[in-house]
Amino acid sequence: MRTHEMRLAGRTVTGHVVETQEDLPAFADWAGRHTEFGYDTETTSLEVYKPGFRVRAAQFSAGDQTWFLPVERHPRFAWYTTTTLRHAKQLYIHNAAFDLQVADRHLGVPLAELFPKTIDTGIISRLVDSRARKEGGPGHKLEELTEVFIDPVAAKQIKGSVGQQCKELGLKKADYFEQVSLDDEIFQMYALMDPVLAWVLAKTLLPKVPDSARHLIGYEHEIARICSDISKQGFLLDQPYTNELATRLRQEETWWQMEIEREVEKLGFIDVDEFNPNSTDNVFEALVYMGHLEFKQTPTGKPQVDDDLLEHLAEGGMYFARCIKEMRKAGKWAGTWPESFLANADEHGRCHANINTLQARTGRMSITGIPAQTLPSGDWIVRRCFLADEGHVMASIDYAAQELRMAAVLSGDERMYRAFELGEDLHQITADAAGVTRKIGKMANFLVCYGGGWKALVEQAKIPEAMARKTIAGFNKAYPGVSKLAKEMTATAGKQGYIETITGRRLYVDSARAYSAINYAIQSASRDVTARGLIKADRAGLTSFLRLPVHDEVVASLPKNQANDLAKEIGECLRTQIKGVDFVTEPEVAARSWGSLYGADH
DNA sequence: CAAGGTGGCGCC
DNA sequence: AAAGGGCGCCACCTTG
Repeated sequence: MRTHEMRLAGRTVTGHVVETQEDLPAFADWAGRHTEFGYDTETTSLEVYKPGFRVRAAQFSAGDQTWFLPVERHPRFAWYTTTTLRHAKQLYIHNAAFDLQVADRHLGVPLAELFPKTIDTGIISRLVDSRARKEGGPGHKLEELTEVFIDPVAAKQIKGSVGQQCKELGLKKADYFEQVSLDDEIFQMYALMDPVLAWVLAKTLLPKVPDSARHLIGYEHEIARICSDISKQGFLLDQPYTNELATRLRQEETWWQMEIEREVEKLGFIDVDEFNPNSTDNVFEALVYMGHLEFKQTPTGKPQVDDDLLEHLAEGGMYFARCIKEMRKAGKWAGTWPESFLANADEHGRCHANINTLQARTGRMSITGIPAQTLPSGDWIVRRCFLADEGHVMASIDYAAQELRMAAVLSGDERMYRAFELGEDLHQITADAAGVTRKIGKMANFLVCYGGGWKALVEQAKIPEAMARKTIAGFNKAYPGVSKLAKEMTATAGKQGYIETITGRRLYVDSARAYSAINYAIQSASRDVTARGLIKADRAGLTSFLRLPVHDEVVASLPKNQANDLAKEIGECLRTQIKGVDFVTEPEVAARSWGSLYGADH
């Protein structure tokens, strides 16, 4: 047994490192005397479901005592870990979805057993303040929270120690956690401190959750458990198709690249070997050389070379611009989607998305691993990569105009209420009030919910200033309640620095952008509509069918012979009424692939 | 050389 | 009067 003395916020913390099996009785004795623990695991990587993933160590803390178990050394260390997890009545974990999926998959303790007795300090910190560091908030990483709420010096040391060690050992951070010796003293101290921080953070942050948001604590843990179940289940990848798609896109990229080389040589303005079509700077120089001198500016003042410009030039007959655009697209698509799916698949060909249930400052979820929220929807080739399980078909259940319905709820706008009740076309109503096309009316509807003004409409719809002003005025005339709500929320945000959503969530708003308050309120409450739906679907026993939540939609894999009934059942779970507004859902069942919901497989 | 910022583009 | 919200990922480029 080795011990380390560490300092945290003026107190001494004692770390105990279990080195051999002879040390286990002392651990068991200590653990048996407690029921409440901080908990953390050290693992080879963050990819829980990838072949080769291993748990390296597990750490438990209580008060100023903390213990390190070298799980990878012998199954008995893992056994003591699982026994302690089961014996615990209360666990404090930072980003519990990770550690609990690790416990489920690699230590054999189910998510359903541990989540109900866990307080996740990641969740709590987001209920206290949802802003990341770069948004002016305290952030949500362990080091960031420690710095702000516990001990800035300790936070720096913890972050610095691993960084410095990486440098000394010549390792990247990812390699460090895989390769570092469990006997390494600095690693041990780093690992020992984490569960202590989770414990202290839980005690420090829980009282800071605003009263209005306290009821969300249990709710958010339930959502985190459901989304962990969805991640664990995984989404079946059609590997042959995905391989073929990746190859095809790379071939397209190469073909366009050769066209570009020919063009560059023909023009003779620069060495072919030095021209990189993926470099915005290079393309800018080339365009200038070719006589194009008018560029919009990026937010930092650099010349903008985007798709809009390239398309404009291509339409004007510049083949070079067409080539750049097509090459960029093929390369980006190949790397972002099919290649990353293939790299992410587990040994059974399933991709496990990482669902961050409270990622955005509005509480919206984000999905990494499979960037499922950004797959092209106008073209089915990418979604075609994913399949329903054997004997299943794909279904999607989405909310009809979820955010506009929320705008109606929050504003109480009579015209909007009536439109939803009678099934009228809200976009046409705006269009009629302004004397513009439905398409522009629709853009205006969303724009106002995003806090935008007429200038943005000029850009997006490519219409003259006067028409854009007229359209926004038309919206205000059609739905005066929404206009009023936007003004009120902006004022509230400006005055108190934050708004409160109808679900009680406190959202801080930058004073320079107080106008975004209405969007925060709509987006956040809409997220909670979907999240409440997920809980209802879970309680109805439907979680194992769910593959992904995507903002206002849920994707599901359903047994073929009951697909329609199950899709309707999920739809009923998601459907809800708020202040007389019916949040209608639209179940849709297609064939085997996700792409079949977008026109593939016909 | 790794980490972080920026530009660009995919979605709701 | 004017104000487009929220993300993730890739490639490039700068920084330390």
